[in-house]
Amino acid sequence: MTFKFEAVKSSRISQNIVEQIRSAILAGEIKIGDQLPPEKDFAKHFGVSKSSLREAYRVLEAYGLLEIRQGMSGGAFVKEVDLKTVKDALVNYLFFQNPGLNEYTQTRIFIEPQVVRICAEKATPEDVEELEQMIHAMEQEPDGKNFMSDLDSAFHKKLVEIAGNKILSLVVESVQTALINIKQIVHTDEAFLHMVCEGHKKIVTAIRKRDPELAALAMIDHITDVEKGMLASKGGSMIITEKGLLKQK
Amino acid sequence: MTFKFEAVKSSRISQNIVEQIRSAILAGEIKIGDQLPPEKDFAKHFGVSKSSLREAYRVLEAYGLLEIRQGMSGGAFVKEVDLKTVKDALVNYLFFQNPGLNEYTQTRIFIEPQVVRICAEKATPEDVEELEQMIHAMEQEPDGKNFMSDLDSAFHKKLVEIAGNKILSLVVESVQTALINIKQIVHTDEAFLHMVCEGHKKIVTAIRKRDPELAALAMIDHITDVEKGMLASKGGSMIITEKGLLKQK
DNA sequence: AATATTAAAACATCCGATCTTTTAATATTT
DNA sequence: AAATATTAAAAGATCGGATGTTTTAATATT
Repeated sequence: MTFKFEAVKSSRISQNIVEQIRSAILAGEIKIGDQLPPEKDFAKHFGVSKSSLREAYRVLEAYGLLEIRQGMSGGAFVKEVDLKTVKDALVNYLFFQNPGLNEYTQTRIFIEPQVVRICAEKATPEDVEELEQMIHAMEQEPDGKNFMSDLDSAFHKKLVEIAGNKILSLVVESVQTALINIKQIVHTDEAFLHMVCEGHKKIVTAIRKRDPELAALAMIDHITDVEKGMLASKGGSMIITEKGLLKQK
Repeated sequence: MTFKFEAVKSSRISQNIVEQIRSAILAGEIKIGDQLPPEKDFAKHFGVSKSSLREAYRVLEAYGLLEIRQGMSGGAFVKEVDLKTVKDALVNYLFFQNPGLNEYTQTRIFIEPQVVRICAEKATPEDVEELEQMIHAMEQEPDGKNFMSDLDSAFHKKLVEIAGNKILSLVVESVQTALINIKQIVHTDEAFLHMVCEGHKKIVTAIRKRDPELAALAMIDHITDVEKGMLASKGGSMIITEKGLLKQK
C-alpha cells in the first residue's frame, strides 16, 4: 500500500509561529478583533527574533487572518478571512489551470438555474425590487464598457444571496470574478450589454411570477447566450476559444 | 452613486515586491521552474534590504507561487499554484462562514448528480474498473475510522475528474475537504461506512449501465443518506445540526 | 568503486539602530 | 468654548551586517 505520511516540512521558525497562531484562531482561543502583543514583546515571548515573527505576520496577513496596522494603538489584529482573499487564491490557481470557457459555462449551468428556482420561492418583494433596480442601473450605463461587468456580477451575486447558501455564493461569485477578467480582454459590445439585460429581465419576471421552472429555463438561456456572445467577440492580442479559453494570437 | 475607488494601500515595500513578482508571473514574463536571483543580489536590484525581500518571499510562498529551497543550488523557484493552497484558503474562509450541513448537502446535490450523468456517458472501462477498486479498498478498511474519509473523498474526486471540468473538480474536492474536517469530529460508525459503500456501488453500477438518469438518482440518494448519517451521529463536545453546523454543547 | 571529507552557495536567524506612521494628549488660536 | 495646530509616544517598517544551518558538488580517502 501507499504510505500516508507526508514529507516533514522545513521547520522554519516563521512557519512554526504561523501554525501556532493559525491553530489558536481555528481553535477559537483567539477571536476576531483580538490584538496580539507588539512585535518586540511577542518575539521575546516566542524566544525568536523580530524578523522571524514579522515573516510569520506576513504569511498570516496573506492568509487573511491578520490585519497589521502601523502607528500608535496599531498592532496585529485577528481578522475574519474575507472573500477577496479566497478569490485571489482562486485566480492564482485558475491562471495555471486555465479552464476553457465551456467549463465556466458548465459550472454555471449546473448551479445557477437551481439557484433561481429557489429564488422564485424565497425572494421577498424587496429582493425583486432590488433586482429590478439593478437591471435599470445596467441599462443606464453609458457605453457599458466600464461598470457593465460589475453590475452583471452584482446581479448574479444578489440572486445567489437570496438562495442563502454561503458555499454556493462563494462559488458563483468566484466564477463571476474569473469571467470579469476574461471579459476585460474580449471587449464585449453594445449588443452584448443589451442581450444581458434582456436575459436578466426574463429571469426576474419569472421570479416575480413565482415560477421556478420558468426562472431556471430563463437562466439557462441567459448563460448560454453569454457564452455565445463571448465566443463571438474578439480582443486585441488575445482570442477566446471554446476550449483553451485564451490563447495568444 | 457610490464611488468605485478603492482605498490606497499601505505601500509597504514587501507588498510592492509581491505585486511586481506576482504580476510578472501572471503576465507570463516568469515561468514555472524559473529561478529568481539570490536574496542578496535581488534585494540590491530592488534597492531594498534583505528583510523586505524575504517578507515578500514569505507572502509569495503563502500564495503558492514560489518555492524556496535552502542550500547550494537552492533559491526561489516559481511554482504552479496547487490545489492545496486554494483549499487551505477555503478552509480558513469557511471556518468563519461556518455553513450549515444543509448548505454542503445542497451544493453537492446541485453539482454531483450532474457530474455522474456525464460520467455515465464519458467514463472509460478503465475508469469504471478504477472506481470499483476504490469501493473494494474501502470495504477492506478495518474499522473505517482512519482512512475512510480519504477513500470516500477519492471516489468523488475520481468521478468529477472523469467529467473533465477543472472548476467543478476544485469545488467538489474543496467541499470534500471541508466535510472531512467535520467527519473527524462526529465519529461516523461502522454502519455509516457500509451505507457509503452501498451508495457508491449503486452509482458505479448505473455508470457501467451507461444510464445517466439512474446514476444521478443514485447520487442524490447517496448524498442524502450521508447527510442523514452525519446528523444522526454525535461527537465529543461538539454537536452537529442541520443549520449552524457545529456548536459547542 | 564506494565512502568520507570538505568547501561553497544560498537561505535562516538574530540583533540593534533608525525611520515612518498614526493617534492621543496638549497647546494654541479664534 | 470650540476649532485648530503642535507635540510626544507607541508600534510597525526598514536597514545592514554578523552568524548559523542546509544542501550539494567537488575532492579526498579508503
